[in-house]
Amino acid sequence: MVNSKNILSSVEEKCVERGIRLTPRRRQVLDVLVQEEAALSAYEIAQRCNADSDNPMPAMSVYRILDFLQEQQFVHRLETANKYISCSHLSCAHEHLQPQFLICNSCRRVEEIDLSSSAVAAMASAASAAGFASISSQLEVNGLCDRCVHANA
Amino acid sequence: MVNSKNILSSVEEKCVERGIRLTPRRRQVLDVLVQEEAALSAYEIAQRCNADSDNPMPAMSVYRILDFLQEQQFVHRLETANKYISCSHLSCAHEHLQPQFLICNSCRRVEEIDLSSSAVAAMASAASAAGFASISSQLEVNGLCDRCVHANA
DNA sequence: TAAGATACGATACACTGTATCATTTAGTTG
DNA sequence: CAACTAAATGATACAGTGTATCGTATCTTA
Repeated sequence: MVNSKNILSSVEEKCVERGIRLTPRRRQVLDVLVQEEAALSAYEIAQRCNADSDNPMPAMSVYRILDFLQEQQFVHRLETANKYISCSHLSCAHEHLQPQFLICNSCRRVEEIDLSSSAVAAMASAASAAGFASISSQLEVNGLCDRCVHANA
Repeated sequence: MVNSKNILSSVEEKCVERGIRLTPRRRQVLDVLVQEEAALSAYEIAQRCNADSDNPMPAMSVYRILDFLQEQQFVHRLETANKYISCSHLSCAHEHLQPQFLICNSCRRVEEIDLSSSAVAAMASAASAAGFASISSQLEVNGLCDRCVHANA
């Protein structure tokens, strides 16, 4: 179980700094994502919000709130899966660059990683060889996490 | 203009080898994709098929045919865009590994590339550091191609 | 030719995301 | 505090995408 209270209060501070509002609705959506190791679709998020609250969360609001949370880099969107996951640096002070993700094909959990600069450089050089100038990329790499490998062994 | 006739007859041979059928419908879909430098959605493919034929191509058929063409590795699916593109190795004899793509954010054309083994190794090591065992990845990297960079300069 | 497998046509439908309206809430200013 | 403005939310309708399913046609093989 994640200690979402600390994380959320850290987010709260950032919102104050930036002069934006972490409304109850936004906090509710973010909380759902922080609790979750796997990525969730917008409609899955709405379901979880409705599970532990009598005030129904419309899917429309989820999309709007996700847009907001993405702009603030509090959540990331996995483009290959059309799902959302909370940023792993919510409690950190430093800004981070383009994120990269490892997605387990078995348990669906997601790890946010930082690629080494050599790997990025190798990709840039492959791109330039193929006639592409700049690249800016959010890599999403599928695989099997250690837990699942051992579980199936 | 691509010489789709040669490419398609090469595909035809492969189908004979594999004991599968390249029906007129399948050929029609593949032809549309071979002509196109950019990736197309299923519905866009259906539209192009209907543009130069009076026999309407239902979207349903396009999906089925795309499934087939993907299984045979004649086309690839860009997961970030939900679009399809013909394999760049249709005339080659050799099998190829997991493909990687560069996608131009301006003109939308797509290049299929082979990453250097060093880049792949660097990624594998980053993955293992994050607790992921095997990775198998179709990388889709967005950027700007040289043509568009020069055009906007 | 008959039987089975494969491919295709057609309809309905579920899911996802957007457009657009009204309504409420929060923040600001006189 | 009252009035105004902007931001956030509620609610409805709808477009686009992909799937399920059933029936029909075509090909293959005995």
